[in-house]
Amino acid sequence: MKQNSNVPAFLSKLWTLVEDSDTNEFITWSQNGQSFLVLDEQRFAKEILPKYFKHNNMASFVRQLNMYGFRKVVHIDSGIVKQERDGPVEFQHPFFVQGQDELLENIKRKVSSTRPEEGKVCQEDISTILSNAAKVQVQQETIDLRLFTLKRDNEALWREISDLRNKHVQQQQVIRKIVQFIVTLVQKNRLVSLKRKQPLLLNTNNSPKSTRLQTMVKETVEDNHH
Amino acid sequence: MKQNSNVPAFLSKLWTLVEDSDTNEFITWSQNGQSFLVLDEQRFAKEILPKYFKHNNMASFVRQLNMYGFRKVVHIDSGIVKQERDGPVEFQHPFFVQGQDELLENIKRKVSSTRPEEGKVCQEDISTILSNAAKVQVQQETIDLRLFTLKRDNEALWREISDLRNKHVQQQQVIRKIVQFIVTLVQKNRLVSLKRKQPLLLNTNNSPKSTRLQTMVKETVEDNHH
DNA sequence: GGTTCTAGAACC
DNA sequence: GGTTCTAGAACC
Repeated sequence: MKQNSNVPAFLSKLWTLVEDSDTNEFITWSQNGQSFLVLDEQRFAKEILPKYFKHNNMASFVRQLNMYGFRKVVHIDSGIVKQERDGPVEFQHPFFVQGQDELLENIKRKVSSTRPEEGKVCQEDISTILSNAAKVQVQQETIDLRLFTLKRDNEALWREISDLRNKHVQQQQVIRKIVQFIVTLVQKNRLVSLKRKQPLLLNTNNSPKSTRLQTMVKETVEDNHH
Repeated sequence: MKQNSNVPAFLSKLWTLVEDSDTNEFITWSQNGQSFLVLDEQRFAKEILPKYFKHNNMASFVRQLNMYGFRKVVHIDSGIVKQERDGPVEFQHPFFVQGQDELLENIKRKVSSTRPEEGKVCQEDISTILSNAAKVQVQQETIDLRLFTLKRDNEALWREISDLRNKHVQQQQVIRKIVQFIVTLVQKNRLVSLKRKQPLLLNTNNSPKSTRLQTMVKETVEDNHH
């Protein structure tokens, strides 16, 4: 086996262990070389493991295997009673194949979740989301209330406008009638007025605001002449 | 031990196993009776376990212990080298105490998570939450837009009202001046009018709307007399 | 990255 | 509820 520095210590040791013919009675390649067998789990754990690792527990060994993506090969036992209960333990990995050590570097250890993962949803995130949702809800209620108030104001404004427009029209009519009355009056008194040389002033002070009335009267008079 | 049917099979068997003096060389109470010891893990697993359970794996036994809330008692080894590596395995549970079998019924198996747990946050929940948040956001924008429109309408309405009020005031002034003019006119022509026996009608048709003008004129005339 | 204890999940 | 395989998490 090439001393490939890209391959983690565990995989190097495992490869050596499986290859080594001295340990074949405990751990060795399976028939087809696609997996390896642990033949005597108990002695393997207590006698072999500590020579390569810092422990003598099968569980720790299996944990590492799973960490590197190895899967246990389960034996169906052909449906009959489970004879040979303490049969060999078998593990397999697509890139752990007899005679193909160049595949080893493709075996990756699963990422440790020491830091809280980015993609993971923790309770804190949920709390934040729910808190924000509550805030949005409160905000929503405030807006709804304001919307309702505005709408009501709007309706009141429309009513007032309608009222003012009506008043405006009524005043317009009043003014028109007054003007007609004046016109009638003026026409009847024209001769008299002309004799008295009295100018047709409609207000005592000659402010610009009087112009409008004068114009109206004039227009009405002229209209009547048409 | 009372045959308490409330106690799960595992706990009954474990209690029996620890109590039984025949198995004391494999599993027994610790000194203070607050925990139990497995003295020879390998022989215990292969020789004792299958007599009580449907397996001979220490791992399965430990899994059950954890499932029922037992905790391993870890030995500090006083900081010195870990001698006695294969020392006894020790497990403890607050309600698993020598001589107090009545406490056993307080030990509860942790709920199996076969069904997706209620209290658990799954990816689906997150998706739902985010989806709803997006909807709320869209809704919020709609409301904001409507609020903006309403506000603008409101301002326009206020402007129109202000405008109409001004017009109203102006018309009011116009009317007042017209009335004053008429009053002046009427006062000057009073003698003439009286001689002619002409009634003071301000409009050709005698509709109710004319009442207002008549009243105004009358009031103004009376005001001028004060 | 390695070791240990505990838990999740699937299957029985 | 029990058994098995795999994974999480803490600690080294």
